[in-house]
Amino acid sequence: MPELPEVEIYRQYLEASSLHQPIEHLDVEDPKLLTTDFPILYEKLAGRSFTGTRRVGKNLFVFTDKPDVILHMHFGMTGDLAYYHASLDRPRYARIVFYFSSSYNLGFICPRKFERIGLVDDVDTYLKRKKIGRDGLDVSLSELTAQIQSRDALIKPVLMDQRTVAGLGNWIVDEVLFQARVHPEQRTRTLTDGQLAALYEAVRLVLLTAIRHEASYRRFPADFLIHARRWDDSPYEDPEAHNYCPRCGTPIRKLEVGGRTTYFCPSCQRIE
DNA sequence: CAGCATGTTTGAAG
DNA sequence: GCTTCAAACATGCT
Repeated sequence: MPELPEVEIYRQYLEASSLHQPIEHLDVEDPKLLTTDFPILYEKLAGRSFTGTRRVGKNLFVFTDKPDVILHMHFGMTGDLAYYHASLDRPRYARIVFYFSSSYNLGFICPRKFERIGLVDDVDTYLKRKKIGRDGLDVSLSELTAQIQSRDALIKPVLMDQRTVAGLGNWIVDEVLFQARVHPEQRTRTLTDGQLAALYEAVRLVLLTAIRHEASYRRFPADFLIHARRWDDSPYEDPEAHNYCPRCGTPIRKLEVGGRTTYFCPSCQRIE
């Protein structure tokens, strides 16, 4: 479930589990998941140890004991990590596995094969080439404002665009817009300074809240829109009860914006 | 079976 | 160059 908060949790997980253990072996089930050819990946990683991490938006970079060997991970729509003892069965969908000399393995879980792993030699070069913007937790109000005002489009797709700010995905953008009380289809050029400030604060609120709850959306505060969304892992006694705005009770409306399913409160989020 | 899905890239058209 | 829209990627779940 990898938007920025999940990837941050994965980063912490990898950092806590997988550093300073020489990589003995690497198994790749499907070469399509690689952005670096397997022989090169193997040769560069064999014998190396992970030494640290850096996350930018939804991208996770893992440093090794060789400065120019940096692993890049992108978790697509359903990626995950699993660190497990070698004596245990390989987790389901662990299509790439790092075998450490510690007798533990790190599995890169990718059920839908939208995930990617490869090498980069320099993080900033990679970010620049991919035009990835400032991380959602590092961006300043003036940077975010400048980015948004440089575009002429609907606010939702602009916030989803990783060039604007890195790390926001479909569901988090809906939450940000809800918290900021901005309609997903309002055009960027019509946003007031007050709305831009509200969006900035909402980005921080939503990201920090999600990370604090270890990215388990179901534990979000009661006044978050996320509860109106259907989550297969969040069983509610009364499914209808959560289809109303947690602030005003108006039925949550669903529409398509920028080609993505969008939830919003037609009463709280009006185009100014 | 049909429809939908947390992401990114690419290409066409205006 | 920019925006918009659709499709493609590959698979799982409801």
